[in-house]
Amino acid sequence: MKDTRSRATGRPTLAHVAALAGVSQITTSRALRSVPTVAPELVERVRAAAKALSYVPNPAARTLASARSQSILVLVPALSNHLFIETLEAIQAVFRPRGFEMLIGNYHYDSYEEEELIRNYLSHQPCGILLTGFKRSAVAADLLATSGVPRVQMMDLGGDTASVCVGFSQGSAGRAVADHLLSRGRRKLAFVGAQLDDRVMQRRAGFQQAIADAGFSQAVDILTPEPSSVDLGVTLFKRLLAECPQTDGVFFCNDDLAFGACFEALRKGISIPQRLSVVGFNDLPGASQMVPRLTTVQTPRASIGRQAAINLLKLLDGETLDTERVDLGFELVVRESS
Amino acid sequence: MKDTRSRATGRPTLAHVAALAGVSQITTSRALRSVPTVAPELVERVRAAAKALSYVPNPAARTLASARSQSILVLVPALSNHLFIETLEAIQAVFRPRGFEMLIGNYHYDSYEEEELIRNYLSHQPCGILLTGFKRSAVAADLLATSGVPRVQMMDLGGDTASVCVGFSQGSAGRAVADHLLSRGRRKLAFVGAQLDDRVMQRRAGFQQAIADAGFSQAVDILTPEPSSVDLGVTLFKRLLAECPQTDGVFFCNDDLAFGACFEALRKGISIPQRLSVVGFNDLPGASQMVPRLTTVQTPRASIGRQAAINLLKLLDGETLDTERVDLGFELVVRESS
DNA sequence: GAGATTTAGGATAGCGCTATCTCAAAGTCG
DNA sequence: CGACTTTGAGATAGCGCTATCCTAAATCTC
Repeated sequence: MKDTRSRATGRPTLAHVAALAGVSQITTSRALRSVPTVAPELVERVRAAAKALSYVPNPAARTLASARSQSILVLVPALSNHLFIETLEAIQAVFRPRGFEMLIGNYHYDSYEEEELIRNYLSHQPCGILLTGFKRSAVAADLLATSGVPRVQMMDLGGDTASVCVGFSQGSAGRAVADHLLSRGRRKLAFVGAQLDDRVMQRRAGFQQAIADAGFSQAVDILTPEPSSVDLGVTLFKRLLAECPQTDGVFFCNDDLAFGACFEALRKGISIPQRLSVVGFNDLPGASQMVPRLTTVQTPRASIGRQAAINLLKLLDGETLDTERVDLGFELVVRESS
Repeated sequence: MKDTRSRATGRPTLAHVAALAGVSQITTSRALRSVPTVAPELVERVRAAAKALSYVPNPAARTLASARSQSILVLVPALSNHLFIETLEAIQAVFRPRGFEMLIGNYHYDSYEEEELIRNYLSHQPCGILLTGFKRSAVAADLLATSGVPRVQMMDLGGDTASVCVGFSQGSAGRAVADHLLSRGRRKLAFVGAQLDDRVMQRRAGFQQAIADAGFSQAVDILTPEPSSVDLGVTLFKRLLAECPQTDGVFFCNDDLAFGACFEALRKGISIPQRLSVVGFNDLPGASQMVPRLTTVQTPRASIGRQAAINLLKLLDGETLDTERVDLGFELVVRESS
């Protein structure tokens, strides 16, 4: 019985496959990577040998030799918001079948942590990067730019730069909610925001702008940097009722806050939408079953993930994108709560 | 100006740090890895040089040379259940400060996908593995065993084997729910289960067993392999009411199903707990704000992640664990819904 | 104080791949 | 038809680290 595995790792190497297929190691490497200069017959033989030995390439060796790994770095600000889970799933659905792996970096909405993640993960030499939003520390931006690794931004549509992005206009979504509430005759509006990241603030700006454009008075702001949650929704809704009891329309920056408000309203006997209208954001699971069923903005987070991944693949293949800025829109879903 | 970066990657290498510190490359390697045979003064000098060059080790080279990466493979059956997000966060809080990276594998409750993930990720030579549960395909179990990589199982407490695990008894949790419902005078019980993974079935078995032990008749089963969700909760609750209108106590295998039931009950004017008691599982965010506030089983998923990670670190350091099976218990949180 | 042991650091040789260069054989063209 | 390109495959040389062996100095032993 001949040696068919490496001493160090206990697994077969390219050399073993090459020996079995009766070709050189480099031809084996090429055949397995589908480099087109290898005769189909040899590719066949190499593939068969690899299969026979259950050969799996060693990614460390590959990365070291080529100075490029087969992984994609994906940076998201949170995993606790279901929104990003759906985006990640969609991204993975594109990359896994193509043999790319995902390195998931969760920076907890903390720009310093984002910077550290970028520094650490760049050392793995990812072949592409997917980022959430445009706003980040100067150092982080510089690390990214210097790395030269192709990247695509997700979720919003940075106004100015020529960078590749896939998302929707957070500001327009905010405007759409204001227009809707105004069309329902609501005039004493409030914006309830948590986390206060860039995108929440864009929604808020669009919301306020639409109100101003319609000639009505500015919405009350109930803002907190705490992460969004159902519990927080209860707290902020109580605060709103205490501070501005006359409010007749509220835009919550995320559905879970709105869920909390609905629960509190049920408990207090405040009828939604009779006494006030409630609009959420994202159409998270459960929004359509809430009592009352929640009016909210359905955001295309899965499509964003999919399209961002596809565009990144195109960049990796050296293709030029017809559109650098992809706007996937959003949909205001009007239900019972408004 | 001297060369302080590699031609291939554009980053400084160990050799550059060594040159700047005026010691050999291998001493530099040792100093940075805190190998104890290096004089403190040299360590100091090397650290300073590394810092001056913003040196970051190349993980591919390290992995190739040592046949072991600095990453931990974590396999979870889903990311869409908030439960596992909390576990992942807790795991990461232990590993990141120690310089380990997490490879997250989501197998979507699919044992073939789990097998593929194991095969692919083992090629990265992780130094440790965290697994969810005990049940997996024979091939997967064999791949794991053959790899010889230290591993810890999370979530339940496999009855027989001597494997290291951290979790709680899913069966006992099921029993506790049954005992609670029986103590409330409920006799016409139902178990509503989705996904039907190993742990759900253990809960069900404990639930039914406790009912049998108390001498009452078996709970009605409403089961489906679909993934748990609020929408599905609505559907299954409707089915339960249609099939067994006399039911007076229901155990939902996950809170989101119970949420759906509460919403449907509110809509139909079915009063919980007067007409029937509802108990959920996991105490997911929102459970305590649901109308009515949901009685549920609080599971220690964050502690499980943390303790599993700590125990895995001990295994990596060659320590022997005083307890191979860590039972972190659970707590029945009685609220308004029962 | 000579021989045995320990210790700190260095020299060397890969880890398993791929980039790059090379070369023979086959095809191309005026 | 001879010089020129193209084409498929191999030989070679690393990628940036660490395992392993080795040496010289320091320490210990009786």
